[in-house]
Amino acid sequence: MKVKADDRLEHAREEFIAQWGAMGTQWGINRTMAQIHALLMTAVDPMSTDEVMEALEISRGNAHANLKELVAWGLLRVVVRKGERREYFEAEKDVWRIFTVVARERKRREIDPALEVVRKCAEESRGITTPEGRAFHEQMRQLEEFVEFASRMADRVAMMKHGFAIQMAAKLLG
Amino acid sequence: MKVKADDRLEHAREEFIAQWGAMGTQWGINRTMAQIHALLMTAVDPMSTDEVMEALEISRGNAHANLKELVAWGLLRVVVRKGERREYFEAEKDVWRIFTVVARERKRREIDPALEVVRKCAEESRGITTPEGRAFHEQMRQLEEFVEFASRMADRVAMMKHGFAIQMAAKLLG
DNA sequence: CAGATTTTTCAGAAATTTTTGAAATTCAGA
DNA sequence: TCTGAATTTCAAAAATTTCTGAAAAATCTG
Repeated sequence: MKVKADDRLEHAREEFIAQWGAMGTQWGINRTMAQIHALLMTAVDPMSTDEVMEALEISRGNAHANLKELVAWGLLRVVVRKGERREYFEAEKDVWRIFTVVARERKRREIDPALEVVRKCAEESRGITTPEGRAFHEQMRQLEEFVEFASRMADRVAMMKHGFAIQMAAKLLG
Repeated sequence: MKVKADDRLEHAREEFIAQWGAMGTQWGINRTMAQIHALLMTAVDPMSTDEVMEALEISRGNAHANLKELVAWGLLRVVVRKGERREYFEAEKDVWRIFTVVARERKRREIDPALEVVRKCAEESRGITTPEGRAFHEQMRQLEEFVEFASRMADRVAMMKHGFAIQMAAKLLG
C-alpha cells in the first residue's frame, strides 16, 4: 500500500516534470530550465546540483547554467546548510509570486525592447511630409502609445499582491 | 528635398523591419514571420508573395509558409484583385486588434496546454495520503487554480473592445 | 599552504529550428 | 483539354540553440 502510493506519486511527478519541460519550449524558456523548475517546485527539500543532475539525467554544465539562470530570474533561492560546503537550491512555490516574477522578466525581455524600437522609429520619421512618411509615422506613434500602455500595465500587475489581483479580476470577470 | 524625405522614410522603415524581426525571436515567433508582419504593417498597399520575397530577400518557400501562418493567426488578410490570379496580402494595422489576436494565440499555445498538464497531474495525485503526496497534490491544485484564472482573464482581455480596455486601465493605472 | 571539494567556464557535439530551391500540384483562361 | 502562371510541398542545407564533459578556477578545511 505504501509502495503503491509512492509509485503513483512518482509517476505523477515525473509526468509533471516532463510535460512542464516540454511546455517551456512554447514559453520561450529552454527545456532543461523548465524541468529543473518543475523538479524543485515539487521537491520537499532543497536539492544540490548533483541531485538535480541525477534526477534529470543531465550534465553538470547544463545543470549549473540553468540553476544559475533560475536564480537570476528569482525563481530559485540558494540555500546553504551549516557545516556543508555545497549549495542547495529551493524553488519559489507560491504561484502568484512565480507569476509576478515571470511577468517582470517577460516585460523586460519582450516589452521594453519593443518600446525602444518603436520610439526610435517614431522619432526618426517625425516631420516627414510625404503621404507615405506621415502614414508610417502615425503607425509608429500608435504602436508606441500601445506598447507604453502595455509596459505600465505589466509593471502594475507585477507589483500587485495576490489579494488585490483577485479583487481586480472579480470586476473583470464578474 | 523629395528624395531626402524618401531616404529617411526608407531608412526608418528598414530599421523597423529589421528590429521587429529580431524581436520576434524573443516573442517565440520566427524572424521571418515578424519581418513580414512589420513589412506589411508599414506598407501602403497589399503585397504579393513575389514582392515580399524581393523586399526581404527570402526564398519563395519561406515567404509562402510565413504568409500563410500570418493569415492563420489573423494578422494578415488575403486580397484578390479582380482580373488577377495572384494573391496579395494586407496587414491588420489597428494595434489593439493586433494585440487581441496575439493574446488569443498565445493563450492557445501557452495557457491551454499548461492547464491540461496541471489538471492531469492534480487528478492523478488525488487521494494519495503520504505527506509528500499531499504536498504534491496541493501544489498541483494551486497551479491549476491559477492557470484557470489566467485562462479566463486572457479570454476576457482578448474579447475586449479598445474603449473598454482603456477605461479598465484607467482604474488600474490611476 | 596543500589537498580536497565544489563551482564555473567553454570548445566542440548534438539537437532543433529555419530556410532554401526545385519539383509537384493547382487553377484559370483560351 | 492544354498552357502558363501561381501556389504548395518537402527533402536537404544552413543557422541557431542547447548540451556535454573535461579542464580550469575558486573555495573551504585542516
